[in-house]
Order: sequence, then structure tokens, then C-alpha cells
Amino acid sequence: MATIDDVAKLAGVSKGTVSNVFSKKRPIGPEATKRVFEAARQLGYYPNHIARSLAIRKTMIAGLRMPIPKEGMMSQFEIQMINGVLNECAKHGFRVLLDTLPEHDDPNQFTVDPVDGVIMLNPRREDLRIEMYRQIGMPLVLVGRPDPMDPGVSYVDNDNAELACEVGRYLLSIGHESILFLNASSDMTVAFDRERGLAAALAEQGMPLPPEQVMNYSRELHRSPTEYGYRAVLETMKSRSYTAVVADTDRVALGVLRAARELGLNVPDDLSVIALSNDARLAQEMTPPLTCVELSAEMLGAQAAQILMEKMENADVVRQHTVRAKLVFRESCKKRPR
Amino acid sequence: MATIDDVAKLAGVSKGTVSNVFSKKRPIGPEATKRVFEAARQLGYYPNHIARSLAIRKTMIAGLRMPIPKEGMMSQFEIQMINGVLNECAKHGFRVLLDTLPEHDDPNQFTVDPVDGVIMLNPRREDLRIEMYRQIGMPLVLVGRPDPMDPGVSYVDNDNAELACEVGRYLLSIGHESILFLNASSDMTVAFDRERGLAAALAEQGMPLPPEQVMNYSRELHRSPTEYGYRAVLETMKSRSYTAVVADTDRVALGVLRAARELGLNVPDDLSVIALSNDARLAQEMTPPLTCVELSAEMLGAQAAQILMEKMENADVVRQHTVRAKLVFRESCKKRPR
DNA sequence: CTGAAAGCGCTTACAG
DNA sequence: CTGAAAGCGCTTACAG
Repeated sequence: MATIDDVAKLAGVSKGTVSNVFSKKRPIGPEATKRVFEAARQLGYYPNHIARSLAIRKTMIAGLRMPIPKEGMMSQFEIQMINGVLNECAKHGFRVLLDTLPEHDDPNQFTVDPVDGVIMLNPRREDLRIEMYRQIGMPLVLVGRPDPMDPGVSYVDNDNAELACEVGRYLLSIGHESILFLNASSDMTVAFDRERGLAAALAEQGMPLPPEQVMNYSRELHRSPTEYGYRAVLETMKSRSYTAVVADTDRVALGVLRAARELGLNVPDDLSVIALSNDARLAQEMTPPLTCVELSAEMLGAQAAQILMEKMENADVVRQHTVRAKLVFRESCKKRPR
Repeated sequence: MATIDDVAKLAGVSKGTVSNVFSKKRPIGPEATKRVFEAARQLGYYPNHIARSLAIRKTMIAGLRMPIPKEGMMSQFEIQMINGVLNECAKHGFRVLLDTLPEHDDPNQFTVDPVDGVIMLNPRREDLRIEMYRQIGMPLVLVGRPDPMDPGVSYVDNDNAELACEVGRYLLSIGHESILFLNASSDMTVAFDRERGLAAALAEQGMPLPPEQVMNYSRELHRSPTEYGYRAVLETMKSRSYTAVVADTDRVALGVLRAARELGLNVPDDLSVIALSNDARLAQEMTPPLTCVELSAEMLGAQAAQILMEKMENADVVRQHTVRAKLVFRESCKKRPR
């Protein structure tokens, strides 16, 4: 691979001159410019982005850390999210380094990536990575709020407590009082917020949300989100009978629907089901079409990217945006006769 | 930002030692190791990926060059494609640099990206970039065949001529002889191959494919693929009447359907429509559900990534894979009464 | 097991 | 307008 040295030699100029011909950072005479381009053409020389990045400490690349399912497709949420990030970054001339590798927060494994800033999905509780990015001065924007809250870190998020609360109110308003909540994994801050929100809705009616009405997904226990929904309903419905279930995602709801069928329960007549995410495709294809919550993933992604661009200009800015979620009524929930 | 020098100084060792503690390339005594980790922790030091890449000439990143629509969502094809690439790369510990920036083939703009190899979508005719990658010795795999064909470049692709031929045969078999083909942009090799394929099917029955029956998408002329399908049908149906239209994509077909409605044409009774791509969501939601061709984008992406991994091991390997496309029958095509 | 030094391929004050 | 040289933060023979 030809380097800047080879070109300089062949063109009879210094490396500095070659550098400036390509970067146009300072003017180079037409004679020299021509000789440089000609030499570069002859040698098949193209500037090395890595060497350049090391020297100028800038890559024009944004990092996107987001685990995706090993097998099977990304969810609609993930896709929309990526789309939002990609579009916003492209507008600013940025490319995106997609890091879907399993997360490690072993500090001795952490490395300073070839990016000018990073967007990180689903921070965990006490996520060590946040502190590491701070230490190296890497601009960071979370999708999902930090936990514990930190006035110094930027993020965009739905108001998960509020969203779950609305769902709770809705279910209560149509007569459901015994609700099973198939929540996300307990180490996710969304799980915590949503449980709190649902509890709040019940509290408004003077009702508790007992622990046995809330389950958490667990990668060890459940083979897949769908399996989680399926097993959870099958098992809990033995001992106790609920009239409504709030599923973490459409996929979980898919399992719930299957279990209901096996138990001879009609949805929505015997059981109302609602999901806290909206995979338009999945939700519409289900029988019945699933009532759920639109999280506006594309907006989340776009806003995260936009904030990141701001932070790269000025490291001091901190933005904490909330994107409003809204209920999408389809046919899986129904008023319960008293 | 703390560097390896700072750590070395604080730990009282040489940079080489620090380097080896982190990379484990050669054994370092337990004493020194402890001091190094402790110093690193104190300083908030994390190895710099860029500097490392420059030194070892390896990034563990794969480049994916793929233009995506500025506004609006990626198509199902693009999403599946990315998903395939991402999963396969992750398996090998690679991350992916998504380059969706507009393509330039000005050689003076080209740069050697921080990647160990690249997957490039939709190569153009005489695509200069192919030659540039060759010159710098960067492993390259195309999605879509090179044009002109080149026994030295690796690619995965559908057999577009074959696929269009099958579509042609199918349409002929159900009685359609006057077919309008809304092809892709004429500078894409797929457009060429597909036109050839459709012509071949007609030729089998001794029929020609006259130029006026084939149109090409053009970014300048058409505001969007859907608009393209809409205008094309509206305009051509004035002078000549076809009984079937082959649309480049589901989106184009969407426009065709709209135009047909406005012209008072019933699909499929008066007009059969088929698309050369399968966005499951779109296609199923259309009225009527669209008959189309499944290109297996995820497989294309996964295979491209796999071949790239091979090439990075051994630069000499060349693979040219064909992924079989297949017809998906829905309800937009119908036998034409003679 | 460890260190000193050259090297990866660029950029950029500094001097002319 | 151009060059010589130090520097970006790592790695890796070479020598001990």
C-alpha cells in the first residue's frame, strides 16, 4: 500500500506538501499540486483514515452500542432506532460504527474506539461504561435514562413510568383490576420505571400492585421473549386468574396469546392483552391485532444523534429529552363486564 | 486523556510493558502487572483503538457501504441485508462501520477507511471504487455483481436475469402478453440483467420486448419510487394498454396500484401486478396483497460477510455466490381470459 | 521477564 | 508557497 512518503518521494516534494494537497488545509502551488496528484494516481495512493485520525484526533464516526438478537431479526424498535441515528448522522457527514457485540463492563477490556462520540442503548443500573466514557472525555448520549439519575449525562428516553401509568389507567378504566405484568429483565431501568408507573395507576384507585403480579424476563430462565410470555401465563394462571396482562413487548404478547389459546381463553373476551412496544408488523398480524404503545424509536434515535452532534461541538452541553409515547388501540383489549 | 506513557511513568515500567499487560501478547510478571493495572485505574487509562490499529494494521471492523433513503425508512431489503451482515460479523468478533454517505468516486476523495475489509452494495457500471479497493489491497465483497463481470472480484447476488425470466414465464403462463416493465435505474446492473431476463422469457414464445415496454427509474425525473410507479402507469396507459406490470419494488407497485385505481382498473381482474422484491409488511398490507419475488436479503448479507471473513484470512480467495430468489404468490396476479 | 527505540502513516507548528 | 521535524498513542523486534 502506497504511503504519503512514497508519493512525496515520487513527486519530489515533502510529506507536508502531499498532506496539504489532499486536505487543502493550506494552499499549495499548482505545479506541486499537479505533480502530487499524478504521483498519487501512479502509485494508487489514498490517504489513510486511521493515521489521519490519530494525528488530528477526529474520526467523523459516531459509535452506536446496541446489542441485537443473535438469531432472528432485529425488532422494529431497533430498526427504527438505527434508522433515526443513521439519518441524523449522515446529515452531519458522520458515519456510524455499529457495535452489537456483547457488552462487557470489565474496565480492563474497555477500549477507546475510533469514534468521536457514542450513543449507547439500554444502560444498566450503575453502568460502569458511563463513567469510563466520562474519564476519557468521550461525548456520550444514552437512549434510556441513566440509573441512578445523573444530572451530568445526556439521554433521550420515553417517560416509562408515565407510559406504564397510562396503560394502567386505561386498563382500570375498562374494568380490569387483576392485572399480570410481564415486565422486562429486572436489571433494566425501564423495568423499574414501568413497574413504578403501573403501581401508581393502581394506587390512584387505592389498589396495590403485589409482587406476585409482576414477573421479570430473565435470559437464563427463558429461551426467548415469546417463550417467556407463554410460560408465564401458563404457570400463573393455574393459581390465580387475571383479566388482563401487560406484556413487555409484542414478542412477549405473542407468547401470551398462544398460552391463552391453549387455556381456552378468548382474547379479548376473557383476557385483555396490551404490549409496551409497537412492532407495527407483528402487532397487526396477530389475532387479534394487538393494542400497544408506540415508543417512537426513530425519534429517539434521531434525537440522540442530534444531541451527540451538539456535545461534540461543546462538551459542556447536557440534554435530557423525553419522547412522548402513545397508546395505539387495536383489538386485544376489551371492557370487562362487572 | 491518559496515555500509555502516563501509565508507564506512574507504574514505573516501560510503555512496552504496559502494552503487553493489556494485550497479553507476552507474559509480564505479576508484580508489574498489578502496578500497571493500578496505575491505569488511577489515571482512567483505556487503550486507544486508533493508535493500536495503526500499529498492528488491523481494526476488527468491517465496512458496509450502502446508500439509504435520506428521508423515510429503510426498505425491508436493506434491513434484512444489514441484519445478515451484522450477525455474521458479530460471530467473528467484528463490528461494522456503516457508511451510508452519498457515493463519490472521485479518486481524490477516496480514503482508506478504518476497516479490515468492505462489503459494498449495488456497484455501478465500471465502478471505480472496485479498482481503488484492489489497489490498496482491501478485501472487498460486492452485493450485486460487478459490471463488467470480473473473475477476480467476489460477490453475492441473486441471478437477476433468471429471476426476471421466471417472472416473465409466469405471466405468460397465465395469459399475459402485453407487459409493462417498470425497471430500476438504468445505471444499475440489476436493471440490465432483469431486462435481459424478461426479454428471454418473451423470446421463448417468439415475442419481442420492445423498448417502449420498459421504463427506468430516475432520481431526477421521479420524486420517489411510488411516484415513479404512479406516473409511469398513468402516462403509458393512455397510449397503450397493458394487462400486466412488473414493478421493480413493492414501493413502485404501490404507485401502480394507486394509478390503477384512478384509471378504474381492477387489480388483478383488469391488471396483474408483480414486484421484484418482497417487503413482507408492505406487500401483505396492499390491496390486493402483492405477488412478488423474495430475494433473501438476509442471506445475501450473511453470505457476503462470510466471504469477507474468508478473504481477510486469505486475500487470494474469490467467491461468486448466487442466492436463489423465489416467487411468492399472493393475490395481485390473475389468469387473463383469452 | 523487561526496556529502549524504531516504526505504523499521517498533521502541524515553526522557520524560511 | 514549501520543508524538516516533532508528535498523535500504540506495538514489536532486538538486546539483555
